[in-house]
Amino acid sequence: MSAASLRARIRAEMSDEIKAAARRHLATDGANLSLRAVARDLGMASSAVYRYFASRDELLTALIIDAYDDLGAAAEAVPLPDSFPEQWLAVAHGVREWALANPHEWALVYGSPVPGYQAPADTIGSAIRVILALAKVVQNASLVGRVDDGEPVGGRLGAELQAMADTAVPGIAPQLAGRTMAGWIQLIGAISAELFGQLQNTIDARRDFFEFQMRGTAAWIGLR
Amino acid sequence: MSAASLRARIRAEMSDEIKAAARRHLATDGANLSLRAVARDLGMASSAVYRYFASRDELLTALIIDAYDDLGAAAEAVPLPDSFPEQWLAVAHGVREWALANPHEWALVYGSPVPGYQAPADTIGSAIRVILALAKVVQNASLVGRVDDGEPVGGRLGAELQAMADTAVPGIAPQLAGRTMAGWIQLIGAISAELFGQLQNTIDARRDFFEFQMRGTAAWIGLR
DNA sequence: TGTACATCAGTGAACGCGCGTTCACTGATGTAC
DNA sequence: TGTACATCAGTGAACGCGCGTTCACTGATGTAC
Repeated sequence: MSAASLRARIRAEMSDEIKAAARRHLATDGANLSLRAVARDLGMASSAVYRYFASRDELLTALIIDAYDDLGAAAEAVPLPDSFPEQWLAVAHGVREWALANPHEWALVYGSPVPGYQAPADTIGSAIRVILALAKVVQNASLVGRVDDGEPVGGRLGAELQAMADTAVPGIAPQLAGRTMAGWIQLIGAISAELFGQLQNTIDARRDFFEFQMRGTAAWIGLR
Repeated sequence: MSAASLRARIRAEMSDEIKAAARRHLATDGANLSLRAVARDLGMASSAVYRYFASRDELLTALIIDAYDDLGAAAEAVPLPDSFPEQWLAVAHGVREWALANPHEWALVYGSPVPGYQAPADTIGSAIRVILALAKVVQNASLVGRVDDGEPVGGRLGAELQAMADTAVPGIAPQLAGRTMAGWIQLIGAISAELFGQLQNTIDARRDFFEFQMRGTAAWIGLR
């Protein structure tokens, strides 16, 4: 390994350490993260962080992209059973387990937007990995006739669903793409409700309730 | 009106003005609200706010309760059409419209929890008004046989759903109470997805997509 | 292989700012006799 | 009805803190000849 790439590797490691420390701080500070606190944790001057990230926002963006990618990889790595409804369930549980293990990163990407922070466009590729993993299940089911198209959707929404289907899951009916998107939103909503405290004092059997919800989602989409 | 109650009324008005100014600040600062900025807006010393709220957290709590109550009142005030699925839709649209009009208050109560802030127990009564409005629709449908109970749910979850049904909507089947709760979560999830930016660059026909989702929810619950 | 130079990571002080909360105080308003 | 006293809203200074970002700098590491 050349000297140059050694330096680059050390640089990448330091950058990772900064992100790791910042990630730890998400737990206490939320998205309102302090650069100085991160630097303090690493025993370095706060100004040193600027050698790695041009600003606090840039560090936040890096955390967001990492979170999306980590979650996306987890969703993609879920082993798929035979039945399509069970595939939906399996991916959903995979996403939920990642969220339970990384609640603050979940809040960072799916919680309330940070005031004044605008996510740059290069987060998109990482952000769509979860829904693509879910869409693949529906697409495969559609290919072998294990899901019905359902009632067509007209108007502007119909056109938008068509466009969405064409770019992301070519070949499936637009209304089915719409149900898939809605199912993904139900998945996010179920997990956020659990993590953000909406089930407090009501439901303790959370995994079971989550499964109850996701079976409902898979049934509504029409997977069989 | 006695002098004492006049003073009390003025005090209440001042308290409302502080909350109104704080609400305006939610837009720029999110839950990470600054007491001093609020006082500045009202042209008063920051210490004066302490005559009305013992701390920043207490002001936040007041805002949260107000938001829940305002939203709850909006949900309860929705005129109900005849058909039960349409009733579900009507309440859902009412909730969504309130959320679009008050996005920062929505984020305050349904977004990521504020780090270090613990909502006191007296928010609960206000927090449950929306789900109670939805539950009433399902309960009425159940009374006249316009919704099926569905597959029973066993185990600990079944018992919890039973307890929930008993206290909030006596007479309906626990699994139906569970679908109602899940439907409420789908409603919150659909609105949060829209407000928190998850539909960006994908769907512009948001009202139509929301209705598409909520028709799905009503159908899955089994309203007819 | 040795040396002069360029690059780079990290420092520490500083700028200019904002924050929540406390405290002794003033002056107006209300209460009790 | 008038007066002494108590209550209350609001002030302004202060405490002790933290923040993001910039800048001139040092010293180590890498590059080119």
